[in-house]
Amino acid sequence: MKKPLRPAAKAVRPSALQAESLRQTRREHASETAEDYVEAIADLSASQGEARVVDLARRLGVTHVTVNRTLARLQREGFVSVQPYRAIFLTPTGLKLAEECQHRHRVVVAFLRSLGISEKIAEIDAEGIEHHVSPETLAALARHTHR
Amino acid sequence: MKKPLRPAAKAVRPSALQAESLRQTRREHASETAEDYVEAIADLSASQGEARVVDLARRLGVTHVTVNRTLARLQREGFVSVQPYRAIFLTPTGLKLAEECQHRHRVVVAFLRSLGISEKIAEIDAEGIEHHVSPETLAALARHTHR
DNA sequence: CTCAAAGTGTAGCCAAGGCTACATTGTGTA
DNA sequence: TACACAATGTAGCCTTGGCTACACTTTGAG
Repeated sequence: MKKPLRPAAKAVRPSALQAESLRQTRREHASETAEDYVEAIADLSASQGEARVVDLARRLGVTHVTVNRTLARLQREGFVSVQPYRAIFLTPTGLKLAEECQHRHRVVVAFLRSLGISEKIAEIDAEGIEHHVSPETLAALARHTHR
Repeated sequence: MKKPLRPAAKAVRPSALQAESLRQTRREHASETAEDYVEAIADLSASQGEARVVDLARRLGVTHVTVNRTLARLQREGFVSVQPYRAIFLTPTGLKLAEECQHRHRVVVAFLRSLGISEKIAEIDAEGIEHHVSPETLAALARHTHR
């Protein structure tokens, strides 16, 4: 290999680590949608007995069209079971994911609340943060939540 | 308005609030890319004197093609100034955003480290989390970082 | 001064996730 | 039981953000 025209960047943050971090963030983003959906489906099933497309649309703040297409993908990926004009069900895989998400969500919200953040802000921030919290950090948050 | 066929969902988490939170998260996602880019450009400019497309690609973990197209958008939106085959510069707006992001990043990482999280995990988690931290939460994190 | 290789740009593909507009199905009530 | 309207589904469009393949510029080594 020849010497590059310019020397490689000696950045404040090492390139390799940041690139890896950002790739990780992008991977997480891909599963965020799945997590939001299974969580919402689990909640709706619990509170209403069943989850319907309109309810999901309302919950997720999108149109029923978006819900529909996403459900098709989630079915392809094995998280949900959908039949035309019928209620939506989680597969065992989907249910497991939903429970993990609900748990993570509760931990993050509780932690933010314990920092003195208002209920509303805690919910909003948690919704964005929860998908990016590693198991290690989640444990630390739980440990540092002053009850 | 007529009575709906099914009663509206009485969910565990109120629909309206969650929908709003998710909409907020989506809005944040739209600006995440901009934030990552301006931050990287600022870092590279500081450490190397200039930011070039290849360096950005390496830093962000994508190909130069993706960098190129995104820079075109960021120029359209007024964050950067780009000329063919030349170095990339931040506009005043872009510089301001970069500084905010760098600050937020430092606060989040410092906080995670103070919780006992390892350097590497702290960096990875911060990269995902930092875009979703409200000013209120950021202040709380700074306050609760045990030095 | 040349020219090969590094850097940069462009064309065109793909998937996700928004949307509107319109078609089809289900069902409670009149 | 019919049918209006809610619910659901489908067609097709947009943007973002990945990619590969190929074309064009720059530049430093020889």
